[in-house]
Amino acid sequence: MLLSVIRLYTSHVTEISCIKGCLNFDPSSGIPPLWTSLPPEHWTRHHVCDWLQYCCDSYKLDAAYISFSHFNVLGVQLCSMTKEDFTEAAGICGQHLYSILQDIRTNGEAEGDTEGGSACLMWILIILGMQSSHLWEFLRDLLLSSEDTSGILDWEDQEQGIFRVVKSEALAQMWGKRKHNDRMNYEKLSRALRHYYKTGILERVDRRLVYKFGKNSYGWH
DNA sequence: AATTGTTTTCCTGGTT
DNA sequence: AAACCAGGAAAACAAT
Repeated sequence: MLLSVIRLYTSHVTEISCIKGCLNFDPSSGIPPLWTSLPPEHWTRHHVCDWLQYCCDSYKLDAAYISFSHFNVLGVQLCSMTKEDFTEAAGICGQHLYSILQDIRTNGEAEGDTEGGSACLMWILIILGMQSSHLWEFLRDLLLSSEDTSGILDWEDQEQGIFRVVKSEALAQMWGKRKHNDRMNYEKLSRALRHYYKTGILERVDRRLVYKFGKNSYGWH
């Protein structure tokens, strides 16, 4: 178990450095948020609160939409809340919170090692698990990482969520690598992006290689 | 095991 | 001519 984690870790250091920009903690201090030391089922109210705070900061969720009284609960209760419960408690933010929580739960459970003393490993696993698998999240995290995207993808106007693909084929290669698909190219990647127009994840910008995050995406800014 | 949502693949035709 | 953009159709995959 330990070895596989280490192996997983070393094979993903570059990805970690890519996404750490969107996570709100200072790697030099090495202190992960409180809640990462336990599986959600065992969180206290305080952990839940801490996690909420973390989500608001990291994903730029507007706290004004969140009814905090609905979240004054223990981890077990939080875990038993349905997607509808989350929606009731926090609208669209609730849906995001719900999927973030489910992410943490499934990735934590999969490893089956939650005993004390492994806080740091849990932290690594959670970070790895947070590598979002969706294309738009991949782009968002790349943009947010601000480091060595080496002119492949850049903000045009971050306030408005407008970004430009600078090296289209290089970007496609990165995406292909993430998906273990060496047949990926920009032609296909861009088709996937165009599917996002109808779901509001992206909005059309009528300029070549320029895209804009839509109302159903979050976490950029 | 079935359903639904997302991504990939391929394609035809149009634009810069 | 090369690189993009628009979407339809359908297959493949992933998540639930």
